[in-house]
Formats: sequence, C-alpha cells, structure tokens
Amino acid sequence: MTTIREVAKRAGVAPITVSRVLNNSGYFSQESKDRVEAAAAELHYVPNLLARSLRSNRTQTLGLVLSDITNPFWTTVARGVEDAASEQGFTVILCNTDEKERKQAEYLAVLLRKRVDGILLVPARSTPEAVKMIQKQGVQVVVVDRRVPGAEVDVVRGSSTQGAAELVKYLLALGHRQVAILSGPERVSTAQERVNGCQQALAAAQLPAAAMTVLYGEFTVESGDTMARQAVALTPRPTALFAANNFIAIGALKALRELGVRVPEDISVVGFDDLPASLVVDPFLTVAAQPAYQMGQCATELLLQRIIAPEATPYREVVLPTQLIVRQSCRAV
Amino acid sequence: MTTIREVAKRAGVAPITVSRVLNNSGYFSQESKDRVEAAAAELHYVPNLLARSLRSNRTQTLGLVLSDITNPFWTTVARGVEDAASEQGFTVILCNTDEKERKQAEYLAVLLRKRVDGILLVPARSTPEAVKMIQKQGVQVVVVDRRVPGAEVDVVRGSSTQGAAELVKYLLALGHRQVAILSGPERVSTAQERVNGCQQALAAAQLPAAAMTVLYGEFTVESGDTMARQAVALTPRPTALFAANNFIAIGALKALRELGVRVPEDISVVGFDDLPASLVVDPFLTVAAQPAYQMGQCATELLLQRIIAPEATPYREVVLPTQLIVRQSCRAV
DNA sequence: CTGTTAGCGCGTTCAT
DNA sequence: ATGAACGCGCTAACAG
Repeated sequence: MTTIREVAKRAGVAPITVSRVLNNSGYFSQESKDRVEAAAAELHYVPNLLARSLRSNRTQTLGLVLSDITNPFWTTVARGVEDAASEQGFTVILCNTDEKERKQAEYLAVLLRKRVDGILLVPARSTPEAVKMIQKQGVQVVVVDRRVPGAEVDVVRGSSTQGAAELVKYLLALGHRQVAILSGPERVSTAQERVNGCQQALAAAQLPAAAMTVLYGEFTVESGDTMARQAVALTPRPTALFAANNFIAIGALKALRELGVRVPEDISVVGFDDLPASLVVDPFLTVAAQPAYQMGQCATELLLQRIIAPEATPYREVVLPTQLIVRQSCRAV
Repeated sequence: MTTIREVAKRAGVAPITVSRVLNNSGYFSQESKDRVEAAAAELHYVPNLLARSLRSNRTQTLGLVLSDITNPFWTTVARGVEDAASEQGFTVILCNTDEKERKQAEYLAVLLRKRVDGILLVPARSTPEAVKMIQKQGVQVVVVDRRVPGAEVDVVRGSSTQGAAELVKYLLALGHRQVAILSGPERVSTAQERVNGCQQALAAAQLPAAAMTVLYGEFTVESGDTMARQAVALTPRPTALFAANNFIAIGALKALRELGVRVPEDISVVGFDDLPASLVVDPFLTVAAQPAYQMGQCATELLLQRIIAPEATPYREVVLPTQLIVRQSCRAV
C-alpha cells in the first residue's frame, strides 16, 4: 500500500502538497499538480480513508439495521437507501436483526465503534432505549417504518392505520361482518397500528367490536400459516382475513390452500405490503401497498441532511401514504 | 467521544493498560481490570475502530458487489454472506452495480479506499481486469456466481451447464423439438454457460442444432417479456421456452399471459433460479434451483479463510450443483 | 505486571 | 504557493 509520503517523494514535493492536489483544496501550482498526479498514477496510489476519517471524524458510511433483507419489502427499502446514499458518496453497512433485540444491540455497538456517520434503524422493539443510546454517542439516527414513542428522532414510516382502515372499509363494503386480523408482534408499532386501523374502520361503520377477532403472531410465513388455521377454526368462522404483512399473507394463503378453503370463493383475504411486480406473474391479492423504495430513499435523505448540514433542525415525522390496490382476493357476501 | 486516554486517566493507569484489558491481550492484574472496566462503563467508552484499523491494517469489513439486491436470488446470496460474515465478526458493505461496469468500478475504488479486508464480487463482465486490480492492491477477493477466465482467484458458482442441460433434457423427454432459449447478456458467463448447457443436452440427444433458437438479452423482466414475444413469433413456433433466470422467466410468463398463450397447454416453460418459498403461494414453474444462500455463505467462508489465515492456499473453484424441480409448467407434446 | 515511546496515514495550523 | 510540525485514537515494541 503506497502512502501519500511515497507519492510526495516521487513527485519531489511535500506530503501536504499531495494532499492538496488530490483533494483539490488550498493552493498549488499547475506543475505541482501534474507531478503529483503522475506520481500517484505510477504508484497506483489509493488514498487511505481510515486515516482521513480518523482526522475528520467522518466515515462517509451509514448503517442500515433492519429485520431481514430477505423480505421483499425490506429489500426494496434497502435499495432505496443504497441508491440515495451512494448518490451522495456514502456507503451502507447492512445488518439483519431478525427482530431480535440481542442482534440489534450487537450490530448497533459495532456500528458505533466503526464510527458510522448515521444509522437507519428499524427498531426491533418500539421503545426509545436504542435510539437514545445512539444519540448519546453523538451519532445521527433516523427511525424507519416504525414509531418510537418517547424518543426525539426523525421517523419515516408508512401510514399503517390509514392502510389498514381502507382495507377493512373495503371488506365491510363488501358485506363482511366477521373479520380475523392476523397481526405481527404486539411489541412492534406497525403491528399495533394496523390493528388499530382495522378497529377504527369498524367503529366508523358503527359495527360491534365482536365483528373482529385479533390474533397476534410474528411477521413470518409460519406465523401466517398458524394464525390462518386458528382463524378458520373460529365460530362463527370469519368470512375475511386481514394479513398484517406480506409474509403473513403468503402463509395464510398457503394454509387456506392446504385446508381446501378457496380464496375468494370461501373466504376473502387482504394484506398489507405488496410484492414487487417483478416477482409476481399474476397479482392476485388485494393489498395496501407501502412505497418501500421511497421510504428508504426519504429516510436516507433526512439522515444525510443532518449529517451534512448539522443545523439544529426540529425532528420530523414523515408519514407516507399507502395505496389500496384492489385485485381478485375478495368477494361480496 | 471519550478516548482510551480519558479512560486511562480515570482508572489511574496508562492507556496501554486500558487497551490490554479491553482487548484481553497481554498481562494485567485483576485490579487493573476492575478499575479499567469501571472507568470505561462510567464514561460510556466506545472504542474507535478506525484508529485500531489504521494500526492493524484490518477493518473487519467485507464488500459485497452484486448486480441488484432486488433480485431474490441476490437477496438470498446476500443474506448468506451477511450471516457468515457476522458470525466471524465481520461487517458487510452492500453495493449494487446493476451490471454496469462504471458503477462496479466506482464501488471497487471506494471499497479499496475504505480498506475492506476482502471483496465478494459478482463481476459485471467476465474479464479479469477488475479481479486483478483488486489483487494488485493486496486485497482478497472471491468471485461469486460467475467465472472469470484469465484470473487466478477463488470462485463459487452454481453449475449453469448442468442445470440448463437437465432442464432441456427434461423438455426433450417430453417430446419438445423446438425450444427457444431466452438468455442474459452474452458478456456474462452464466448467460453463455446456460446456453451451452442447453446445446449440450441437444447434442447428447443427437438432435440438430436447428431445434434450438438462442436469444440474448438482459437478466430483467422487460427483457424476458421482449424475448418471449420474439420467441412465439418464430416459425416454426417453439413448443417450449427456456428462461435463463428468474426475472426473464417472470417477464416471459407475463408476456405469454398477455398474448393469450397458455402455459403449459400452448407452450411449456422452464426457468433457471427458483423463487424463495416464502414468496410464492403456489409454486408453478419447473426450474433448476441454485443454492443461493449456500453460495453466499461458502464464498464468504473462503474469503474469510484467506483473510484470517493468509497461507498461500491454491485457488479453488467451488461449483455447487443445481436441483431440478419439476412442477406444472410443462407438458408432453 | 505496567508504562514510555513511537508511528499507522492523513490533514489542520501556522510559518515561510 | 509550499512546507514543518503536530495530533486524530490506538497498539506494537521495548523497557522497567
């Protein structure tokens, strides 16, 4: 690894002159410039950003802490993050927590030690400790997808209540009066809010709370499978299922298929989160789609703003609207 | 940000003693240990890995350079990489090249400047320049998914020829004698090899080359759509389509649906790469599935081996077998 | 078992 | 327009 000093020696100048030329900072003559550039090229000089970061306290690196990159929703968010970051010369470290607080804590510790300039956090639990810990270390953080009551922090999320309410309103309009909600973990704000949205729609229609059964589980295919089986075993049997995310929906649809319960003939199904068009030949499920790419992009832009222009801006909460996409998974009763 | 010196002062010891305690290296008394740990905790000390890296020339960071994390195949590879890396205390920087050589070059330059310990590279072009450039800088690299003739480097990839040959053999056994191959960019080794595999199967069955039409495009949904439309317009019209990756397959299936060509009644379709079970309710397409997760995992393990134990091991090429999964997208003619 | 010295590669500060 | 000195935070090498 050649250093700035070796380049300087070869170019017959001082190290600092090399630095000035390469960073185009301060004064230097055209001749210095030519000699330095030639020397750098000949020696295949690659600047050491570690050294620069040690001085500047800037790493041009962000941490992205999410539950599981394998979920197409997070994949899309991640792509939005990466694009927005690289646009501004920042690099992204990817961390999968699988919703485990222990993994989240470990990753956050590493990111802080690596002195990332900022962290995009999808908190495994909707409590403020993690956010406060990051902030205490003087590192910028933006919370993505979830709310964190009690923390003063930028948040970018989808409108879970609105999306859920629209879906249930749609089901009610079709005449459904027994709906089962298959939700995620109660400790996660989106799981709660989607349930709330459902209940609000019910209340708005002046229907009794008994018209709705709420099941809490995990945001996974297995959990969707389990909850769907529980749901169809209820008396009276629900005429519609609400799946609180894409994986739950897929698990539920698989379970229904195995049970011989046809969709939408025997039961209607709606879901939260769409699958990317590139993955589905024939979109079937009626969903509330979140703008995943924009969510990642927007969160990253907020984060970079704070990093680059550290003026004391008030904290913002950006709530992106969901979009109701009606397809063929529901019918009137 | 508190430093090791402040901790030392507070603990009443020298900085190096703090270092020894915190890294559990060298000798120190129980008393030193207790005092240091107490001081570190009180001051919320977070070690600065930049400084450590500057000395040690090790960043505990890998770069993962792939085409597009949005493709579930790459998503799965990435998850395998991330899991294997974090297991050994390494962190992963994600880079999407979109198969663009320019983006690849830029990302590689950044990774080298950040002094990553190793790079997992899915080369946008199957030429050795990029690999050699990385190696010239003394950075370890493993090539993933593709071959790079002319480079001395570890490679982990799926058996494209085998998988393609098995799929075509299967089609031929069903009686198909007109097959269209919808492949990726000719500059990418997997696109070539999947075509080769198809042709080998044809030759093995002693059928004329005319039984097969090869189209080259991109590994995208749009390209799959375009090529499928070209394919069904051929005379004689193919009775079967071979899609060289998952996106091409989906694009082709969408095009066929729009054209009113039924699968498998009017035309049979097979594809390379499976979709994760978590994304598909009712798997339909007959495919050659690659072990994507293992590919990422294995590549990372090879890379970490070289990084951690820099003995001069001979370069290895690991070719992982594909698995033929027969479903409902083909019929006999 | 503990401490001093020195230096990793770079860029800020101040001098020339 | 250029350079010398110094320090970012940490740890190897060497004393003690």
